[in-house]
Amino acid sequence: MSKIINVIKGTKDILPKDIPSWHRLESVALDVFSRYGYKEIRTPIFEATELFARGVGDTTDIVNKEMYTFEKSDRSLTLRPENTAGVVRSFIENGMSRLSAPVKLWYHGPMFRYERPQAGRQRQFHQVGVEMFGIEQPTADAEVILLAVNYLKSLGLNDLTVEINSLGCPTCREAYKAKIKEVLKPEFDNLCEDCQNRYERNPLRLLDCKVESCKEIFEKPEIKKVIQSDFICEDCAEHFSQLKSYLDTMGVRYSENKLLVRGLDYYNRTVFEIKSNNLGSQNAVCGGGRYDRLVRNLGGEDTPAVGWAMGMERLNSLLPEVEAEKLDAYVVSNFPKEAFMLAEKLRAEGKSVEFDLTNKKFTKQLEKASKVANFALILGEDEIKSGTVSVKNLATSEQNTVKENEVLALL
RNA sequence: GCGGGUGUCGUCAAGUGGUUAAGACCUCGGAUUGUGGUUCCGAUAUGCAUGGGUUCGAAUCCCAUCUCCCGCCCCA
Repeated sequence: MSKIINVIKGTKDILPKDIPSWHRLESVALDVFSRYGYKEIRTPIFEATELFARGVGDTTDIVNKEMYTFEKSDRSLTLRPENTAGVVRSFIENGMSRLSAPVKLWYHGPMFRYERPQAGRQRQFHQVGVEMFGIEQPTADAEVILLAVNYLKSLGLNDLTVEINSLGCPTCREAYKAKIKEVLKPEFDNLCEDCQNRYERNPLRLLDCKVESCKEIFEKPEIKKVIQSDFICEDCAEHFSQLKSYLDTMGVRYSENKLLVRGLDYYNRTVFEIKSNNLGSQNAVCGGGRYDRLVRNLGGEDTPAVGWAMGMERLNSLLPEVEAEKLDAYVVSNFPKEAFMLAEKLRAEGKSVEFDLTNKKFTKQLEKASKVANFALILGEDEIKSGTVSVKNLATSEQNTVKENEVLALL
């Protein structure tokens, strides 16, 4: 035997026994999202590298060190690390801004990020997500969050925590960033290496550093005062408080988390995450927010938008496995041609039917039938002579011999 | 990218330097030439992630690489 080739690090086969669980995520998504008026969209899994550099943001870890990028015919292409940029590209390219707002889209599929694999994190993983375009009112933010909560509820997940925050608009956020940088300037050399990096790239991320020495710095009164100040402008504050009031009305339980920043550059105003306590350190099942500037940044008309994505592997790990369905029937017979014909006839009627292709002994066939099917259809010499089939319910052992054309009604 | 652990059959595992590497499940065959799910019997790793090294002798000790897991970073 020659050397076997393994799946590459951070990727996984989704095997037949896992497929029912994946079908559940997809079919519940189709069902719930359709009720909110969302249409599915499928975009390519690779795009121009520039789409992600401009879309996701070139200060983000995702773009800086996690993308699978390759050259082909002098073009730089990238396996999508997330799907918002791709959906926005398609929205613009297909003139969807001419459709009457809101335009509601959903998707599911594989994403690729070059990260160190661990529990709940792979290099190829799957996301299901939604995007809503054209509505700037907080009703959109609220509906999208409600949709996420109801999707999770429909899957059977109730004990999850919704966290929300507002990042403000470019104007008020830049002012806030400037203030943070100013007040931390004297302490710059005392910050950890990560924080020194973040200081320039994304000062908002400084706030939830776990290093003790940094935490101490952020506890200093004059610094704490700046960090905890309500920096967002009146309009943003109004938007945020309306969102909260809608969530209250709709009975969505949430907590505010000022440290919730999110790593993608395109967010403004509302950001949110939904977390589970049963996932270890990779505990976010859902992340999203508003991204009012992205469509314009990617060359489209100014279009407000809001959306989220969920990690499907993480969802599956929180849910009980879905059992595979048994066959409707297994034909037990030592007459392959007759067995073949019976199986085909029932298959044409929509039943799932198998029979033994190797003509094993009767008892072996029945044993197999009991493992894989609900009914055994016994087709021996006696039955063939009389044009009948013995239908055996394998759960109750009940057996009836009926005319061949009556079999269908018993399954 | 950094730090710590891990790896024996398809699966779960025993084995911690000394003859043929336990056991269980799964799979396959037989007991049983038309009645299964129970039972009984049998088969299935010349090999212990991979490659080197130490030793008379290595699954066991050492080194390297890889995997998966845990934490950091980040994220779904």
